Amino acid sequence: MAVKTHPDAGIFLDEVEFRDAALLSFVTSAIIVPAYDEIHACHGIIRAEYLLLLCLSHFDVLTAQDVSELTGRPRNSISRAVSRMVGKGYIEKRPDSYDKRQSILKITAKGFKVHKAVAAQMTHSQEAVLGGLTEKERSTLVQILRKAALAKVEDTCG
Amino acid sequence: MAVKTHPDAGIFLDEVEFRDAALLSFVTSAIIVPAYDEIHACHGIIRAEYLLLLCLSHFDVLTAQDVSELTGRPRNSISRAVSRMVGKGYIEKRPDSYDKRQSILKITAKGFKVHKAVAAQMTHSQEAVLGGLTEKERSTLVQILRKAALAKVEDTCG
DNA sequence: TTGAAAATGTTCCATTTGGAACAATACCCC
DNA sequence: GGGGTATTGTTCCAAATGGAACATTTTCAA
Repeated sequence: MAVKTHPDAGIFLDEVEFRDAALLSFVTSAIIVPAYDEIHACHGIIRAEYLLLLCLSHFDVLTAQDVSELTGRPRNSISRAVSRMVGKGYIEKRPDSYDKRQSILKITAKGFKVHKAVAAQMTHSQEAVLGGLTEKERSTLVQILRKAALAKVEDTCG
Repeated sequence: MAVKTHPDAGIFLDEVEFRDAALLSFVTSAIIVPAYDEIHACHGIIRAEYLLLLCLSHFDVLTAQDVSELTGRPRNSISRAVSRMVGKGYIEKRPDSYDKRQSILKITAKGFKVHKAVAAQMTHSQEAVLGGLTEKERSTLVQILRKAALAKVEDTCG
């Protein structure tokens, strides 16, 4: 193999032994990494914290265990995020009257507002990377990813 | 919104405001996270270290700056990975005779062997998640991701 | 009814990670 | 030829992260 000047990530990815995973990782990182850098700079929150707000913005209430399962993050990461987000007033936490081991978590209006701003930043970053695809390509991409995701979820719960 | 028992990640992803990014992230994590956990357990190397080996297995020689650009990782992360992989005998490092600021990096036979083993683990993890897709779906997924990736690379290089 | 196992969340600690500052070197312009 | 800027890689330090141990509570089987 000749020495390559200015190695090209675009070409390199196609030669990787696990090409599909490499492409997925590259495209996902291109969206997620700059988005989270900006989110951290603007809102002072980190990934686990935003994932917590995201989950709670889509469910009326959740437990920390629910969030851990939804996000795949370990319980201590969620626990730490809960403490920080309660401290910032973005979520509320109350004991579960049925099961004293767990707490009920709920997003506050203030937290929901942060979620909305962050979701806009994420959407913007997503469009910066995927915006060049046609409507059909976007829809096809979603269908294929959904199929893979559902197979994974079923595998986990089965 | 009614309280949902046992929240379902599969359904939840479709409702996220940045659905495409959420699906990409979920599928990529489903491949990458378990793979790296296994790689760390088996070979005692971490992500930046393996990314270094991966790059060097696809080019005859590279500089740390090249690897940083290919992977998107900061220079100090690559610098630390270089030190660790040299220490393990997986790569060699020699001064560049033309530019004394930089070093020439090259993978060793030992390092290449580790790369092969890790690539097999990555491929296995990739197939565990994407194996349920048809040949046509895989090929379509790659085409769409490649288009997005190339647009991103071109955007980065000017 | 009781004890063991499992579940839930917290805390501690070590590892991983990246920003910033730094030193040495290269490049460029006057 | 010299000075200023940029580049390359290293080191330091603080923040982020997750595994393990722990305490409390719930579940379940004997």
